[in-house]
Amino acid sequence: MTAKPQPGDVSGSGGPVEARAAAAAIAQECLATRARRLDRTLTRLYNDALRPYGVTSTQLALLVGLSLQEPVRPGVLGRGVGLEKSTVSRNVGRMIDSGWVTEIDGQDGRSKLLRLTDAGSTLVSRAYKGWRSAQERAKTVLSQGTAESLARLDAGLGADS
Amino acid sequence: MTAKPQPGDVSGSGGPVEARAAAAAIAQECLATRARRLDRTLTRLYNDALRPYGVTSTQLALLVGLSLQEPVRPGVLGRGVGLEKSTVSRNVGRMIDSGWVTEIDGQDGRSKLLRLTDAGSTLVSRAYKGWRSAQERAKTVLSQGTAESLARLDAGLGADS
DNA sequence: GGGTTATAGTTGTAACTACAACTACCATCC
DNA sequence: GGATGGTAGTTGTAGTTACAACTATAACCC
Repeated sequence: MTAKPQPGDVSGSGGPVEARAAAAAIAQECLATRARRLDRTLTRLYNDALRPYGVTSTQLALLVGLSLQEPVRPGVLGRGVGLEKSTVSRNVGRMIDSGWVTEIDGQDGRSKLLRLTDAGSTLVSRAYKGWRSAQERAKTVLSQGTAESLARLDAGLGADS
Repeated sequence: MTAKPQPGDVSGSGGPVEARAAAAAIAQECLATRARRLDRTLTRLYNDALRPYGVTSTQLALLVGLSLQEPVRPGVLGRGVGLEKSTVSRNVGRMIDSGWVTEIDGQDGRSKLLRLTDAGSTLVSRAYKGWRSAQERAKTVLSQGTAESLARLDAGLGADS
């Protein structure tokens, strides 16, 4: 005898019923949906707090990486924060235009080295106040204990991902 | 007597030493940095799996929301996934161009209602296979137990955020 | 009913992100 | 030493996101 369709059985050929069952499963479980929503919420919060300093959360993250590793090649910087090389290229370009970063030739004729300028260094120091207030508010928004969950999640991300 | 600067004291006036101390604190603790990195990693993974179906993770999330609530106003749909209204407007525009969504007038002369087309419905059913494989891989990438952490994190996000 | 305020959605602008394709350079191997 | 393949970074293109400013409509208030 043929098993009758179970709830959650979404292996049908594409009618509206199958679509709703698939949608329900995705809505309940999708990890990307949750990660994206969390990211948007926190990014807005940090960008709000950083706006008075004229820097975004993306830019501050790169300046921070630079501050700890300079001089550093763009590729290395990008891998540290999980950014694709072309994305780094464009972000660094904007920060050079802003006067926060300079590039010098690496020994290798194809590579470069990035450095913070004095203005970039000063910006990190000043924006730290804004970051701290955002961090406080973020801890409040995320219910108790969840900040550590995020830390654990992030730690699960290998250097290769 | 004056207390000498403590490690972690980054209240100075902006020199390179203060910048590095601030950078170290941010690098170690920033919640937004972690959320953004996690989001980028997962988004790439899901987009890879969905590419054969011609849909992105953002679009699938909206189609899923639509599938469960239609007909629905753009604003309601956006609040459900934490997207700003202008972002919804543009994403929906692309999906209308793709033939997955249609809009009809709401009773209220300023509001609209969105519906899935048959093509949109079919797409959700088909892309479900791709989503499932991405979801499996995502669970592997995130070390054991961390998927639940993400679920808990997301649950901490109020409807107002 | 006419002015004021609030709500729904769009548009201008700009940053962020990534894939694909490209240039330039280096290393290796034959 | 020239072909071959790999590495570093840029550019073309396009989707994602949000703030500010805008239009249009509705609701309220007097």
